Amino acid sequence: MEFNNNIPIYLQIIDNIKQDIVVGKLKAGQKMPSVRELAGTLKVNPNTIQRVYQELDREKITYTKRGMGTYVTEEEKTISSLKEELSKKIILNFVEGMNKLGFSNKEMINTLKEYL
Amino acid sequence: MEFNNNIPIYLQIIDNIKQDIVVGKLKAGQKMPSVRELAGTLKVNPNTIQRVYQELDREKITYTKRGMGTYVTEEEKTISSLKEELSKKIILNFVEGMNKLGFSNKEMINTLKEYL
Amino acid sequence: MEFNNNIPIYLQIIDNIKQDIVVGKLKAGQKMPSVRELAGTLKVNPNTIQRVYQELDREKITYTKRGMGTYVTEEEKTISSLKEELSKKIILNFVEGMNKLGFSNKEMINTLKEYL
Amino acid sequence: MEFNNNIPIYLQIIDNIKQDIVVGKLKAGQKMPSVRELAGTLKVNPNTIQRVYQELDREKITYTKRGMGTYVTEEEKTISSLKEELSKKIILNFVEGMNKLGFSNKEMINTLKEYL
DNA sequence: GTGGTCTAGACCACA
DNA sequence: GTGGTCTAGACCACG
Repeated sequence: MEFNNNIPIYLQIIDNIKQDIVVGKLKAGQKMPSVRELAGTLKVNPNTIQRVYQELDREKITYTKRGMGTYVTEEEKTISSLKEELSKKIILNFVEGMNKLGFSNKEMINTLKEYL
Repeated sequence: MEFNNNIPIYLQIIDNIKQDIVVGKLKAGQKMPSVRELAGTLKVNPNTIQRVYQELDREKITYTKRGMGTYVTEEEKTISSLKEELSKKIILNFVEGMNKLGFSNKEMINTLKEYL
Repeated sequence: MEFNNNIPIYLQIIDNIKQDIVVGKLKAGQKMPSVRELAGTLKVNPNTIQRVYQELDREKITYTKRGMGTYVTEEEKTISSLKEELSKKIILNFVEGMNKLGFSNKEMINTLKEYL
Repeated sequence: MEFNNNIPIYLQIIDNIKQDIVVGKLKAGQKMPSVRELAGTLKVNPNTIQRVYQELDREKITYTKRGMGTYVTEEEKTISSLKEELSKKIILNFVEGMNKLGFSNKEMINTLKEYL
């Protein structure tokens, strides 16, 4: 995996994991790789993964059992609201951004269709 | 003006100026406020504005005449391509982001319409 | 190191680093000194070095890994084209300058040989 | 005439005048255009031309008679040594620059010949 | 420890 | 008055 140098690596990893959960690549209750393992796979500093899991735990997206590892939450509700939350953020970015550039609602839909 | 704490101030100012140019609030050839003046208005350090103008100059969006001040480019072409570039970036963010969340093209347009 | 007072220090440092890379004193992929370290060595403000590295990064001559440091590019191509670019600039200065003084091509080569 | 934005305009004008003198476009004793006239022709601030003449006067390349205007020096010696001085400077730049890039004397002559 | 940003304030060259 | 550079020093995010 390649990282965009302008965005903190740990945020990029968090985003990827969230996406994997949303699309079902990571399932509810599933065990995540260990800190060291994931650090090795992604070739990043273990501290960075540590921070990733810590943040995901804080958002209740994962939970960590001492000495057992980190697991995807079992609350399906959290997962489905995660999808909503992420898409809302993306949509908001889009609408606000286009608005600031002077696009009306109609124009932005048309421009989007054109692009696709 | 208020600044988002997570994004460097100078980048936010750059973005704002670009938007002002794109929507015509700042016109081609128009004189920009002086470094010190804008710094005073926005209540930031002159160095920060210096950096803003320097970056805009580098992108040919403005040009600076020694001892005279900084001006919006007179190339209408640069301005229109700026609008394209900015909107492209926003659209790309949207499409890629939604894609990664598992939205098909149709779904993302529908979700967008729903939101508006 | 001593600085020419008429040229910005950061430009002089940039030039020196480029020369060190071109002549192989700094090798591809090699770690550069940290901002603070180089600032200490050259007895300039860390901000000045910051600017140096930023500019070199922008020209793809170095790259910076967050929290890790700044490194000479690993692209040998970039380095060799850097040498070309720098020498081209010097030659152009010479030829154009001598031309403007009324030297023919033959004359300028002879005058140069004489000098050496 | 177009000015390079990175070099002070007054220096560029000085250089041009010196070149004109060296190649004989401006002759010994000849009257230079008035400050206002030259400023008009070059579309620069009269202050800038003022400084140009002041500097040329200081280098004894021109002399100014109060209320009469500015004239090219009548000392042919000054003019011929001007040519030497300017070409020396150009040659020195070339040789030192190429040296720093690791070119030997032979190499720099060959590269130069190749270019021409 | 590393780079990135920002403030405060100074001095200079330029037009 | 204008931009350009530099210092001094602080604080933060990142790995």
